[in-house]
Amino acid sequence: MVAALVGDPARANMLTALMTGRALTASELAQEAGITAPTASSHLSKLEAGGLIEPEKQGRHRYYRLTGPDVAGVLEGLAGLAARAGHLRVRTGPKEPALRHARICYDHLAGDLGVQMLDSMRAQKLIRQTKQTIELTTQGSRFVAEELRIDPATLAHPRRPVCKACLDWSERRHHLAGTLGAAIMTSFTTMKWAARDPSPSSRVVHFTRSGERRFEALFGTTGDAIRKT
Amino acid sequence: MVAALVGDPARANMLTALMTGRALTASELAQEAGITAPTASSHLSKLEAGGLIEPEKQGRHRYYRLTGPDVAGVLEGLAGLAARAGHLRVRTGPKEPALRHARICYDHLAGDLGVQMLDSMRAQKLIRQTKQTIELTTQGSRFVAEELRIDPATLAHPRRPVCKACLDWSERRHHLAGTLGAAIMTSFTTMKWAARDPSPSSRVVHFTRSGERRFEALFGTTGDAIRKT
DNA sequence: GAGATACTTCGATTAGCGTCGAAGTATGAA
DNA sequence: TTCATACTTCGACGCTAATCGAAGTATCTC
Repeated sequence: MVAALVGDPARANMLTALMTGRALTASELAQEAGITAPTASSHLSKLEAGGLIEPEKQGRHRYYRLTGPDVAGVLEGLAGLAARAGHLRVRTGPKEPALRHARICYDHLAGDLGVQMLDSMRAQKLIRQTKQTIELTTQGSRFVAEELRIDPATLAHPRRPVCKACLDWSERRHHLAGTLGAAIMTSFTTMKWAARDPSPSSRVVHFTRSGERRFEALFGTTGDAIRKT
Repeated sequence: MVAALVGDPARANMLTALMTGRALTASELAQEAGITAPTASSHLSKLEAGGLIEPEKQGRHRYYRLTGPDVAGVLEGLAGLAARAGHLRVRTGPKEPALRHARICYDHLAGDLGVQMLDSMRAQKLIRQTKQTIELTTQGSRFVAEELRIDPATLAHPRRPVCKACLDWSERRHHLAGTLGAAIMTSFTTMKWAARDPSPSSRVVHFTRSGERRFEALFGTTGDAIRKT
């Protein structure tokens, strides 16, 4: 029974944490629910078996998200019923405001700007995304050559895909990885649009004044997305 | 937590039995869930405390119904989620086809025709119903005097209301009780519109050919409601 | 009035499941 | 390769809650 899955307090906490639509790791969900990792693992496999959540493996992390908006809808309905009886529930905000704007993820751009770039490229039909695989369109090849000074021929690699969707740990949405993601980050650096923070352990990426303007020209929406924190 | 209430199999069976919108007694719900009366009583009080169901006391019976369509909506949503995982649920049909059309409930008319009559009287504004209390309108007083040969002055009683909504055990909707309900049934009998079944233990009410026609003329809809069984 | 029915409360039993520590597997970092 | 991190599996413990029999209360029937 599905309702029994939602009935347990620990699982309910996990599910409400996922109600934002963003994906969360198993450890984070464990912390959200106030339980240890083994317990969380057990709960997560049950929720997955019940079809409420689905995992996405990312290195040694396992990101979980709700399987669809219908699940969120039912959970919302249950919360509405609970509200009539006087119960309530609170959600804690995110953390780490510094790194959220722009940072290095391995060798490519992550954070708000990374997510925004992938969204924009998808909208401009520079890439074609089907499920998990992403590939550059012919229009996209021309774009990276002209605007970013990247030779598409240099992107091929025997063991690494050109394009790959990578889950962003601050936004919990995808940004662009793969050899193209790395090449774009390199281009940003060589063109002096951006630079990594000088301190050795920091992953923050600083955009220059003109770099941010050019980035906006290529991948900008209305600009709201960038300045939202 | 509300979901925990729905999570228990016994309670889930009860709730799905109530999904038809009709009210069921505690014993019936116990049988639906396959549990004994004490267990059912415990579950029902929990569901009531959670605001999912509400009781209506009727003599020594307690009829339970869902508190609202929103509850049914959420339950339906949960069932939809469960369906994706391969689970399913069946509902059994009603029983006792003989008594459903017209029968005596204490001293007044019940069954399909009883429900239909109350509905029609409400629609014709012969009665005014606010929550649990029902009263005859001036238009209704004239109606019962002229059409049913009932003197409205004789209906007053020190300990019994003139009009009362009574839950119908076959239709699980209200029909008219109270002194007016009794007087109307008496009128039907004296006017030879209907008569109780001769066998002593039977509660069936037989309408005559002309009686059913007159009843239809006063309280008829399209006639579909009567012949639906 | 006495008896029957519908339901509730009480108390004791039991089973299921959430919980965690410890050990095992996989992936990334050095 | 070696170490660290993220997660899973295993085994054992403990607690909640579902369950039912027996007794109690309310209501209808005769």
